Amino acid sequence: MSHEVEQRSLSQYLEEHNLKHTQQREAILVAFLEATGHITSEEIHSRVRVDHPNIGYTTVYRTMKLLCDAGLASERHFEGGVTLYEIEHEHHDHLVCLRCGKIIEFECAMIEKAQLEIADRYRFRILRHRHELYGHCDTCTREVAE
Amino acid sequence: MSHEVEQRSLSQYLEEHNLKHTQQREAILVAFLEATGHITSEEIHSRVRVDHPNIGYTTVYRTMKLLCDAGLASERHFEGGVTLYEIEHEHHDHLVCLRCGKIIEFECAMIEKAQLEIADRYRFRILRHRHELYGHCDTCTREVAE
DNA sequence: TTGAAATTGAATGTTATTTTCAATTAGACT
DNA sequence: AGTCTAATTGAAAATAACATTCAATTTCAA
Repeated sequence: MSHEVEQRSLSQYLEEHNLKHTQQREAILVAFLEATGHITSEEIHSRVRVDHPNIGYTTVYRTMKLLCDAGLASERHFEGGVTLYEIEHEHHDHLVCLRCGKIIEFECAMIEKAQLEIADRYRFRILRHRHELYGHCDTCTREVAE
Repeated sequence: MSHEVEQRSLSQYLEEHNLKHTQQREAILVAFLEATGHITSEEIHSRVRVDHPNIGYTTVYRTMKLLCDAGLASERHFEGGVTLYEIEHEHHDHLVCLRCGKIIEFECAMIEKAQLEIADRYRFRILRHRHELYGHCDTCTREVAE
């Protein structure tokens, strides 16, 4: 799979900020993107190490922060204090299965609209939001019932 | 301010679980309740220490976990990895001001309804949820504009 | 009042993340 | 291509938040 768009986006960010384009940053970006979904820093580290065995945790943390600043990734703190990185994209919320850990993304125009109404009611200017529904996914609901 | 209802509720939980009713637990419950709103374990500790100078962090952590189990408190992880305890009550969501840190609670029937619809769409059984809108409150919006 | 079981708190361990710092590297400029 | 310098790296140490251990203390049922 190629990630040209993201790689170019990173390059641009690096140039604009007088930062350097290193192998490590490239490798971490790719490892992160290939995971599609939601991933811990630990998993990024272990994935990136397959091809680059000497990249340390430190660099992973630093690079993920950089990718967040560059708008390519975002860091989210889920229940239980778990931190996951996800690919940055607009307007989506999460269904989190408490049993198997699966995370499903969803969008809902009705909720978006309701949020604006709430913001209006409290004269609040919304910059971003998080909306997570915790419970059991289809599979787990059946397994629990057994 | 008196907290009879909650104190009785704690007593009942302790009895039912063969746990002991100690001064520390009582004091931590009161300190937590008196804070109304959202509070860190650190702040609970410093508040409880005013009247009970030898209660340690350990006991605060243990007791807050116990209050959560007893259904009196709940632990929430906000953005940036901040953990806050809040008084347990149903169906409410949060507006969090990123500038002054103020947290406003809100309820919205339309959103509740939409959630059920989402759950249905993904055959997901919702056990609980979190919904947080981050941005600037009324006051801060004006101050930022200046 | 007694005694077993629960609780406490100081110290220590753990886990996730950050900082420090000496050594290395990218890339602009000869 | 070589030089230079600021940015980067990674190992180790530091930090922060929370959990565990354990000996001493306290609760409460008998």
